[in-house]
Amino acid sequence: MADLLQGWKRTHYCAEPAQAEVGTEVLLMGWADSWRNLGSLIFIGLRDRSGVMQVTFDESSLPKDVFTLAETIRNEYVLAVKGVLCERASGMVNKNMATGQYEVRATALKILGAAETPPIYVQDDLDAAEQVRLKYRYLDLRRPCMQKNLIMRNKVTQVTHAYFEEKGFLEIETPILCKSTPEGARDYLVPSRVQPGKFYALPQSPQQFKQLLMVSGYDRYMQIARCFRDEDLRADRQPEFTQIDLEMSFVDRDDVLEVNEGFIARLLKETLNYDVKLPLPRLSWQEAMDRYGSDKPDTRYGMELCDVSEIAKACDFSVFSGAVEAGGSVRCINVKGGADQFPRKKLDELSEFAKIYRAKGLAWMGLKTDGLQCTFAKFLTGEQIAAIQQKAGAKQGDLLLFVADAKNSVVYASLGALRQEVAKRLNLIPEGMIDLLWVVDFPLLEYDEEEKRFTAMHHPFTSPMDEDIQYMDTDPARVRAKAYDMVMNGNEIGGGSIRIHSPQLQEKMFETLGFTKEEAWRRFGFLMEAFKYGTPPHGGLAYGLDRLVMLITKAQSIRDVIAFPKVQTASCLMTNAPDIVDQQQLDELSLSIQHE
RNA sequence: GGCCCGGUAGUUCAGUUGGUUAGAAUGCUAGCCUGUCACGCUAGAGGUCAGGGGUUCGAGCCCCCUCCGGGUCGCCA
Repeated sequence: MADLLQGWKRTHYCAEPAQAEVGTEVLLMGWADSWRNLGSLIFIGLRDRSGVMQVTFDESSLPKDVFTLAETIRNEYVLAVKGVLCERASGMVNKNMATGQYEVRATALKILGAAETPPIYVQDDLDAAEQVRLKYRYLDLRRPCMQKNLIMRNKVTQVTHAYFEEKGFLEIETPILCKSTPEGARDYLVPSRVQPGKFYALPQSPQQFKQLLMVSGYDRYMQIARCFRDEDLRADRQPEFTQIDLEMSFVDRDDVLEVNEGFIARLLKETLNYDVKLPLPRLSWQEAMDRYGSDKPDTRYGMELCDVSEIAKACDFSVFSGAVEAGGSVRCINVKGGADQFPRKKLDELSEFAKIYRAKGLAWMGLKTDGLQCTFAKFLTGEQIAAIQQKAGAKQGDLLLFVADAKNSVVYASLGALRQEVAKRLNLIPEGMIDLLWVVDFPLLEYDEEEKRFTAMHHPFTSPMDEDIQYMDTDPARVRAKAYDMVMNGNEIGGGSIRIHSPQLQEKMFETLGFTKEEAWRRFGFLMEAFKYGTPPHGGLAYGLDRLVMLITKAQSIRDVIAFPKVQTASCLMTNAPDIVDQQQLDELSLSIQHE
């Protein structure tokens, strides 16, 4: 069988040839990015992952068969071109092209693969529907901007490996077929063939395994780990995603934070050449909620929340006073100079926006030049209005937006989201700035209205703060955790905690979460058993790699930094997964499908 | 599970109160062309208007259902 390449070897990537090589013979391989046939002169843009080089075929200086073959080239044909690297004459330089001062004058050509007309254009300024892009993902991924994203993703994982290797971390793989854990997200289940009726779960994270590795003395562990959660998708959430997962022994919170500040600084330096100022600021969870209405605050701009409950509770506006009396609050944000930028129609839009977050409505007070525009002024005394304006720092021209609710969580969520929305609309978010901070001192538990019990805010292995352990029985909501999140420009990019390493405390935690002792041992017995045999204090952190790369590349969707992502229905438009399977496969697994 | 937006040549879109044979650009095919680079010129092909049902003399357009995609709330320890 004759070899297709017949010994042809690529000498350069398309965009690689340099000034010093002008006049030398090069051999390029790639895809036809464009073709322009002028009759007896043909121009081909030849593309590979490095870029595009123009190749010329000149009828007058080529054997007939080579030129005839070149005439058949169409977009996306795969070519091997031998030729001489030439400098273009000054009038022919293309300034829009990185290699625009060169071209390769072809002397020989092989067509390595023909191509049908592609359904989408392979170019950056493509506005094809994402549905089409994802069906033909292999073509979409040929586009330079997509290649740039995946190359950046590779850069991130390489820096990650290098940094943690230097710091003495070992990469250790953990299982993909795991035991289902009831707490947390919904598990993807895998039926067992050899044990009918039993199931594995795909890991939501390597959490328990990495803790067991600490018990085993591996001391510093890291892994770039695939994780799975069977929950609904978002622009920044996929059912399978990748974590940079790490765990350390013999450490306290500040040790973990220090290693990770070093990491993020190194990462942003090597990827974006951005200098991060260390140490990173720290904000307690309570302060983050009070000032920004979010546990992942975007602190690139102000417009902080202001609590006016004290003034509001005494007023005759029952929406305000009632909320405070019921244990909630009244808070506002001050949109500086916003009074004239938000006419009634836009305020109604903002009101609708707030309702998405369960706010019952939006009250406002605009300090306009022609007087006060306020939805509730008639219920308040002049002193009360003045007190609110003073508390919020409102000046002439400002706009105050209020949310009152019996639940502080609603006030925080709606006003926090409103703050972001208004900032976006008014372009208050500085371009090019990267804002990093830690949010610390999270509550250990939160009350689940549906299940009528406390659940772990982080996960059930998170250590309570030593001084708060005393409240675990009497006032669980008051207990703070040794947990921390790293926040970048309003996005949670990583989170972790110091773990419980005492079997007694771990048992107590499960008790607080409402597990019976038997249940806790059935589900997590292996972990509590392990803790009995000598467990170092330990803690760790995990980053969402996809989200991190998305922020670094400024991609609009997490799908743009994952080679083969899934759509909102958790299916893959290219392979058509998930799909039905043969009856025989079901039989082997002792499964039967209930059809409606 | 809820709310919002979208689906018309390969692709991106237009399509008037519901009225003749559904258009444009680009891509594609063929011919001509030696300096193009969004090449140019000439000619041509290309449609399940997402699918189903309904209203009507008549539906791309109005109504109902379904499917597909996007955003989002819930959910995501």
